[in-house]
Amino acid sequence: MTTATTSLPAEITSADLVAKTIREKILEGELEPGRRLQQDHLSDMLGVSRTPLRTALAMIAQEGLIEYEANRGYRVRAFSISEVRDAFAVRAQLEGFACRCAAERKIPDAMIARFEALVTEGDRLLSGGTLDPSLLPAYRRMNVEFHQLIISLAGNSWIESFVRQTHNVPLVSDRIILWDNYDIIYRSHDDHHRIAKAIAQGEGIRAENLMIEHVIFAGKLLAERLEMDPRGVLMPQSKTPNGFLKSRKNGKL
Amino acid sequence: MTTATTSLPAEITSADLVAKTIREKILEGELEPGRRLQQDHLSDMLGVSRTPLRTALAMIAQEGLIEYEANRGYRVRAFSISEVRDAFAVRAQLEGFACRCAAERKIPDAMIARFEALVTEGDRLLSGGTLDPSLLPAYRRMNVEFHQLIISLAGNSWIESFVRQTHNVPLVSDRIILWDNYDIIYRSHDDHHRIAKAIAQGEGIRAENLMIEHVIFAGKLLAERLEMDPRGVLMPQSKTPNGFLKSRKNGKL
DNA sequence: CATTGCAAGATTGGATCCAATTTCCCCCTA
DNA sequence: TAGGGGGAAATTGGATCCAATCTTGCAATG
Repeated sequence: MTTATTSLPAEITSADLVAKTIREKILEGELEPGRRLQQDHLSDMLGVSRTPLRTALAMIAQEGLIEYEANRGYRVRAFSISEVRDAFAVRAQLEGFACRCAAERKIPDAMIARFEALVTEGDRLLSGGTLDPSLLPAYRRMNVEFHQLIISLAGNSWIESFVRQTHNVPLVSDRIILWDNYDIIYRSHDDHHRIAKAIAQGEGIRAENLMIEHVIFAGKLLAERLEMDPRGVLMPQSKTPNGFLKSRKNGKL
Repeated sequence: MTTATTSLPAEITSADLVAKTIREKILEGELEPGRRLQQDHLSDMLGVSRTPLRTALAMIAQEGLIEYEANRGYRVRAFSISEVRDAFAVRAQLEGFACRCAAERKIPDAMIARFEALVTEGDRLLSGGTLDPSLLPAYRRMNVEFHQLIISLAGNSWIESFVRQTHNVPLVSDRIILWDNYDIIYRSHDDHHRIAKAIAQGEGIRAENLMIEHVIFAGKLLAERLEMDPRGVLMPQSKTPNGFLKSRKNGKL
């Protein structure tokens, strides 16, 4: 048991925490594309020295969220709308493939039950006939878990890794759901119904085709929205990601 | 338009060099799975301090070639044969998709010519009716460039990134070609002929299907070989058993 | 004899220090 | 006035130092 004031689990390094924080700031849009990441500034903003910060930056650069240039440091990478579209296109293929793989395997009853629970949860959230903003977080959780369940049932860790990477784009992660058109969400959730059932019944190709359209359509919607207003997809959700790791033992200032 | 990440003579940091060296050692099998990467040992083996080494290790860990455990350091990751099979399955889908994307675009004549040059080069290398070991490097280069050409013609940078990652497995990169059965190589190169022509003629689905089989079959062959003899695939190349990197102890570069 | 406790050495993670490169501003010149 | 030097400040990359954690080996104990 460590004596940390901020409960620092011994098996987590501060570089990991820093990486997680910076990643979050970028994905939330707090650190905008093109912005330079000054090491001194960031390190004392986060209350750590430059060493773990630089480790974190190296990792994030490897993930593709920031760009590095020797002797000039890191800056937040900018993604074009075309890259966003490409990400959805590839994700559609990968998740479609995951559906096919999952359908070709024997799905345990417990997982079928989980599918049903998730779909039913979605039905419940949409049962009002309107999109209550307060229900968005719950719907988003359901959606994320639905997609992840399929990917885990496919049993191919590469798919999981690559799909996660396609979410590694500012303003374009699976946390973003365009929650403003009931018919579109309803139809999207209807896809969930069909996909779950198709997988359960071993209809791999059909599940694949459904998923491809499911993802591609979402991508088209988002791309369209981004073209009109690049930042309009960021809905009000203040998470106050500031103030983790407040005081380390030597504050330097 | 940004290509050629490695050809730019821009300043290279020593962390990048170290990363490249370690990556190479792992992919070549010189650092075997499970092996612990001791920082002191490695850093003076490579003639740098622990700082750039640790940056390099953090990057390589992010790529998935090594695993990290807090306070216990890094060790070379072991991949199961099943993970290798999975990698080929995903790569097949991705490269197949790349074929379809490429075929749906307008291919510049210069690229068509490049296709023809590569395919002709392959014909030449196989024209003897046997597999001369001395021709393997040339065939491998042709093969790598053929696949990369398709991926670049697809114009989707995510595909490129993900396919590269599937090569990030020890003993299973595109540098490995099972160069011992003429008929198999001949048929494989015949796939190249058909794929190139299908793409040039806009037959996307056909090109996709050809590529999927092309990759999956190579994967099956390799997996089979790995099951019999996990290290047998490394044979044809120079082994350099103790040819450790000459430690540049004198210091800077 | 197996197990536990513990201390010393080994190893890692983080902080600090120094050198090399870049950036920026001011002055000079055509 | 526009366009270069040139040098100081800012910033990065790498080396070294220190603290925390892990590992190892041995002795004490049941």
